[in-house]
Amino acid sequence: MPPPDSRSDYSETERQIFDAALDVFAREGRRGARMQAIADAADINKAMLHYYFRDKATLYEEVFTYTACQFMASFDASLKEAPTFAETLRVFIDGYVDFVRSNEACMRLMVQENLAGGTLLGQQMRKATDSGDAPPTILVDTIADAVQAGEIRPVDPDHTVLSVISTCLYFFVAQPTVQIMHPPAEEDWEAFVEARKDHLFDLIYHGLAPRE
Amino acid sequence: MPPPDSRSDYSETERQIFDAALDVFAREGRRGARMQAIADAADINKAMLHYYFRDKATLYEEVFTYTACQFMASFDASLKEAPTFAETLRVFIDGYVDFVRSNEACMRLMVQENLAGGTLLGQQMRKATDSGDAPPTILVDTIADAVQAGEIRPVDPDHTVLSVISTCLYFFVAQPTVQIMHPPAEEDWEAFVEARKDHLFDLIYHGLAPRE
DNA sequence: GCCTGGTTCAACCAAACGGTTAAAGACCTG
DNA sequence: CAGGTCTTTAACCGTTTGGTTGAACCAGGC
Repeated sequence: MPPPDSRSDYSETERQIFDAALDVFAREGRRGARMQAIADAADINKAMLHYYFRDKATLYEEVFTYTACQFMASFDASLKEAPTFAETLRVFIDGYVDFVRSNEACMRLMVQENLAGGTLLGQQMRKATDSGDAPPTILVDTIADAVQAGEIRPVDPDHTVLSVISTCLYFFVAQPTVQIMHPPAEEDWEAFVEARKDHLFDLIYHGLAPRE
Repeated sequence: MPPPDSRSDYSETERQIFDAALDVFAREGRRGARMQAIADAADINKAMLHYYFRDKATLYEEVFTYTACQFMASFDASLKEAPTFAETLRVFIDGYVDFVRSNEACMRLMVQENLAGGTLLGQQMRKATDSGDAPPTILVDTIADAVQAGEIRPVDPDHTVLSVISTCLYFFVAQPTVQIMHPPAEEDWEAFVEARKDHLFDLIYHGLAPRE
């Protein structure tokens, strides 16, 4: 399959546009985003957008496709094999939080698409599934295996994965709210993110570990 | 203080408009929403919007203020006193998930505002705080007290509350994605929500309970 | 009936927006 | 420097969108 990174053969200008578009779409949504705002953010003339990307729909589709691929790959990419389940969980949380942190705009765009109904999302996932890329079941399987092996309590793997994803993601989604309600997060967001990794592992690991 | 429900003295038509606006703003965002779409959803003429609410900004502000109040109140409203921490947690999860389920549009609007930068949000919170409504610290205090009493492990109350909120909220935010990745959620969403309550309590309770 | 208040609507307007174009600029090749 | 290609731009066009207005409608009181 072709690399999901459709930006590899982009020129400097194209990349500027792409990044700006991702940013604006992520903030304002596909409908709310103005082509002028994207042009301004990319520091180019508005006509350039239409030179490199035919129209708004094309630009959005390209940005969203890249984002969706990036996102689907992130689950498996963050999941590295480790001797114990505890280590596997720790590495996944660290990796996934880091991924979201360095792809905040991608994450926001994904949420925008969900808020808007997620029609493009289903389409994209079906396309990816048809071309052999299975959705991220590996993480679910890992949990299921750990249950089977008695390494963790008998929990529902699907729900558990959803809970892990939720806790790793949502505080980025609600970053403004979090920063208002929790001043330390405003003063030093990076430190807050690191502290959060520790807390999440601690909470979830103890939530899953067996009881004697 | 005045009741946060600014809709109490609304006429039938006003309420229709308000509900439609909330829905459209929640889906499309404050900028993406079209006045025509709101009018259509409310099943009235476009000019009526401007008769009852001066302009788009006013309409949005009114809708958002209501939503923000509703949301801030929901934390405390879902927190009922119970003899043990376990029961308190269970009741809170049930109540909060139910609140979000029956106020999905409110929740989506809140997320939209966060994605857009959350400027109005900070403004709103500052106004509420100044007028005596403290942000929901009660939940944080409950956790802190339980730690103090040795009912649960020594965890960071702020992070813990954020984790609880995340898990109760995010699966509603990402409902389309969840339904694609987990077919049972598509077939019977209500049942999925109920199952999720059980899972969340189980996971978080065991995550917090002391170890011998 | 007819006036008077509050509602509802179709038609309209100006501004904003997505998208086009023709021409100028930059840059290489000969 | 001449010719040609690839970039970049300002000005422009048609449509959509937020917002206005004046007329129709529909009570109820006189």
